[in-house]
Amino acid sequence: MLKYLILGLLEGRSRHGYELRQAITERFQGTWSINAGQIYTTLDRLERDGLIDREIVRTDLAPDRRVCSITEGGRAELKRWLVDPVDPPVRLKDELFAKALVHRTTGEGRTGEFIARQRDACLQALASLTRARRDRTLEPTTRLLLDGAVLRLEADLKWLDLWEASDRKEAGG
Amino acid sequence: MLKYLILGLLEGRSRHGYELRQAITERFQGTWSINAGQIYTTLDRLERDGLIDREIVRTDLAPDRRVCSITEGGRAELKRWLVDPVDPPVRLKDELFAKALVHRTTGEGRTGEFIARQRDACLQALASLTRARRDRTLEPTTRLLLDGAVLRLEADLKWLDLWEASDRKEAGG
DNA sequence: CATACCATGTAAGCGGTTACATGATTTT
DNA sequence: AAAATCATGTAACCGCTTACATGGTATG
Repeated sequence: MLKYLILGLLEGRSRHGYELRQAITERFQGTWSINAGQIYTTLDRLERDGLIDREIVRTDLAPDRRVCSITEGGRAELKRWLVDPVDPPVRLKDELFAKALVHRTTGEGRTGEFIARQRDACLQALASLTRARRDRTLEPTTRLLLDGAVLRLEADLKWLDLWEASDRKEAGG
Repeated sequence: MLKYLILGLLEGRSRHGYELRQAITERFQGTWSINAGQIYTTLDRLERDGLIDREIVRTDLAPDRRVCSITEGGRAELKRWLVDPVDPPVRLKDELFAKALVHRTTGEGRTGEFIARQRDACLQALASLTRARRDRTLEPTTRLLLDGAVLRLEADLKWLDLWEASDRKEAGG
């Protein structure tokens, strides 16, 4: 994923590693602050695969930079990724679902406690997203992402209700 | 995640690697058919960390097995995981969101095509889930997971509509 | 002068994927 | 006799995380 975010940024203009890292961290509102190391290993692979070029640029003031630019191959790969739908569109292999599975199969008794805590976590996240959304200066794209997160949280909250109802039905006969 | 699925299965009774693999593949309706190799490397780590014990059992008929059983430490770790809410409850760092980000920042023009294809993929997945749900013999836990997947797909479909509307607004002024 | 920031990297490890290897037993 | 299934593993790689190392330059 990082690979394509990088290609997407380079499609606009050439950038060096540190700059890429800042741009991505900013775009994810700090919810994904990439480790410096990963940028450079990813750039190594991108260069190896011919999707970017790198060139060392000496500067008088700042430390030397390795400026990256996208190649024709990189552009093609990015275009392909941009029209390809996410596959699969939804995964059963998910940590929340996995916890439900294990709760159900071990029948361990603290399921109610888990559901309550998970619901709390969702509601808290929802509140902080709602707060963030109120900012009038928010970029439309950022707002769109926040809306997506809200919709998914609401879906999971509904599902926690379903789970509880299903548990009561199992227990109550 | 696999680690905890394994511990969850072993909490019930001891099992060997091949058996664990089958059980997990079955529980995820074949949507996650784990590679054989990963089971054994995960079991290696679990043993190293003292969460399981392994013992070679000779059989006359079948090939030898390495039967795994959960330890006290494993039980404790499993219990901890089972009550801990998923953190974070929702991620902005997600492939669908990433594609939206890159579409918006590159302004590459084929966004409509992507949204249409993504919507198709979601609707198709939704249809197949609905079909699977009609099975009367379905285990309640499997049905619960399918319901979760449905809710998330519906959320994403709503979001694709939002995205389209937001694009029109940007373009139309 | 300290410390924050700019900029690049290495190393070790986790969780996962794909592919391959080995050998036995059961089914067709 | 051939193919499927049982059962265990190794090797190489991807994407990512945490932690650490190395220097320069700008700011307080």
